[in-house]
Amino acid sequence: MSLDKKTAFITTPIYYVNSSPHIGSALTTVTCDIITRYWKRLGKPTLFLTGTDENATKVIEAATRAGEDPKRFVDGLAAEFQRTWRLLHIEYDDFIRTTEPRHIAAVHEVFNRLRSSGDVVKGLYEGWYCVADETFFRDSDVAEDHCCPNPECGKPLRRIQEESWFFRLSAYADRLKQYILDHPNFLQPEFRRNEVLAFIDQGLRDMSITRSSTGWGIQVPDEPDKVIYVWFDALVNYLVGAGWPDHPERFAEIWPADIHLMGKEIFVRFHATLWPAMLMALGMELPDIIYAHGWWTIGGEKGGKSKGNLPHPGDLAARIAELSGADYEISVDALRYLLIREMQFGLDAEYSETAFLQRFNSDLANDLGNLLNRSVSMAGRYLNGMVPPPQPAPDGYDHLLNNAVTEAGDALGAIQMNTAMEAAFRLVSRCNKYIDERQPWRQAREGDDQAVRETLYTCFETLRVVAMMVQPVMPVAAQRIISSIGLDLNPAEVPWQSVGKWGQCPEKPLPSPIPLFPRIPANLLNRTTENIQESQTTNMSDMPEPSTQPLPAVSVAPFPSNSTITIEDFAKLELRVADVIDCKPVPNTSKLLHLRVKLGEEERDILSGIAETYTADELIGKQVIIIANLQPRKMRGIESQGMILAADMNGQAIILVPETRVPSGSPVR
RNA sequence: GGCGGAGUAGCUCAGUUGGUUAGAGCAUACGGCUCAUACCCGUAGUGUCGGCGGUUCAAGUCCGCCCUCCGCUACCA
Repeated sequence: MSLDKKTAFITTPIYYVNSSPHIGSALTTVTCDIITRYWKRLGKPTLFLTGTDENATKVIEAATRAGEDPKRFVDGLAAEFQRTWRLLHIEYDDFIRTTEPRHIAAVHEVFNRLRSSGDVVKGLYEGWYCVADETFFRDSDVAEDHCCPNPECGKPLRRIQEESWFFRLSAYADRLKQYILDHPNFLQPEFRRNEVLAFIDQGLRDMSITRSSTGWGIQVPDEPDKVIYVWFDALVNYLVGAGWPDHPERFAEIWPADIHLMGKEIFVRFHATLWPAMLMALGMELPDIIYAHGWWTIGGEKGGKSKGNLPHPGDLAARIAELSGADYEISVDALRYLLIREMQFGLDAEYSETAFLQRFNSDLANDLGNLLNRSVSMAGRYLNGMVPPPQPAPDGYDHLLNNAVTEAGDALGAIQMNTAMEAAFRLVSRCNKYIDERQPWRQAREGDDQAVRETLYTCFETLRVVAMMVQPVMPVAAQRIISSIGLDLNPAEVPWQSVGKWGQCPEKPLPSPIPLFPRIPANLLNRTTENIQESQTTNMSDMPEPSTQPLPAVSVAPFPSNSTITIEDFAKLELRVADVIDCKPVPNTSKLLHLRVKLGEEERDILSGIAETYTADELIGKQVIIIANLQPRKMRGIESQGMILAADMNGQAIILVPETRVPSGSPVR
């Protein structure tokens, strides 16, 4: 590993500035922060890079809607990300914005180099294009309505024919595959690695990396009418953060990255495929580890951005503070702990405020906080408020501590924060049990001062070690624990390797104890925001007509737009009511139904991709609305002679039917 | 449909190369303690380890088939 020779370099993705940060992005950033803090404890020079992705053309749209100048708009959002990260005790070293000159210059350099090397070539693109998503679609990807296939977008596509620059991704497929096979830890977790291999096997196509300029984004060198595709631009930030291309000596010290960490949605296509191929084309080393973590889900669905159903981390920390009475800084640390503790890293996890709060009580308040409190309090009562001078370790106890430190360190090195915290909290439990076994209150009553000193010294040693272990996750709380046991040092500066050694708590007077993580009262635990929501939904489902439940609205482009059509355009459509007289699934497909419909006297075959919403049987006898004059299209060997209209609800097709039965073949206008 | 993953105590999950009575945490019940944040400690658990069949002295662990869920991918006129 390059870890021993150079600056350890870790990155978050640059966040897309279309909404505020939520606990999903917080998970990525907090994890990077934890690993960085751990590296620092190992004495490594580190570079932790995060930032914002600001060049998407969607930005203009969002800015316009917000009635703002695009530049000011992104300034505001970038500032909000920075504010949030500071709030969460994130110590990033560099925050890159893709609108900065250093980034733009580097992107130009990449583009020019690859153009000279023949990895970027000019070509002609003809097909469908979604402006909002900056994405091209093949004919086969596009429905007859010519709307964006992305269910969260759905805006009308534009038929374009234009000159574009292409990155020769296909040329790197074999090399990339071989590299992945040769480097088993390169892509993680392993099941994602397999997805990438499958993706490559299926064939990589050259990627169009320029777009017609809309006045926002990074211009193609020498071609002011074009801008560089936002992903091709964004990934370069990792090089820029490492000092490329202007500071080669710095770059040599930092590159390659040790860890790129990101959510799974941008792993396969971009970080695990396009990015390594770009680096190969540039003749650069590939990062050590590219790691995709899972999502916070809500009811099994992805939470976050567009849905806006995941809390802002600042709000969640405030909620913890409010319910527990802990101060805000400590609540933030608690949130950091809960984020990594409530998730099996790499997999999705169901977000539950109740689960977070319960774990706050059980781990932080009852176990760790109370251990600190009872230890200090007993020292106050039995030892005149002093940490006793170092005492010998109980049998095997020092090894217990030392082994836990090693285990946690190994875990943090392997991006297993969860395991690391388990090791720390095992010590907490062990110590609570130890107190019970020794019963220092009885030792004191019996006047066995030496036994009391031994017992409590062991508690303080445990607390010291635990504080040192949790410091990467909870830096403020760790400092607070250390101060509470009379130590005058900064845990961030204590080398990890030295932590496990027994006997590092000198005799010191103790401040009077204040609960570090105050317990959340049980009655408040039941009154979480989601429980309130749940009871509301319950009431709603009791109502006779559940269909009256309000559904979240789908965003629609502002009305008078350049995609409006004339009444003559509309007249070209021949919409008819048809009776479904037969229907069966198309073999070997999961979405296709084969309908036989009656249209006046005529019968037709229609294929429709609605099998995920409807069974064949339930459609028979229904009336549907079809486009009758659509060009026939053959699929799976069957000619589809029309198209059924359906509402698109998050990708689910809900068919449109006449309000009352009408004669078969009736026109629709 | 193809490829991959998962199905273990009420919940979240561990279970190395097959080996004794299948584990942890949380939640529950009972007991103990009283230093402490009504905390902590102990005890008790319940499990057809998704189903069926097979290999083996021995299978949660290997093989085959099936069911359910998830991911990637194809299909969506």
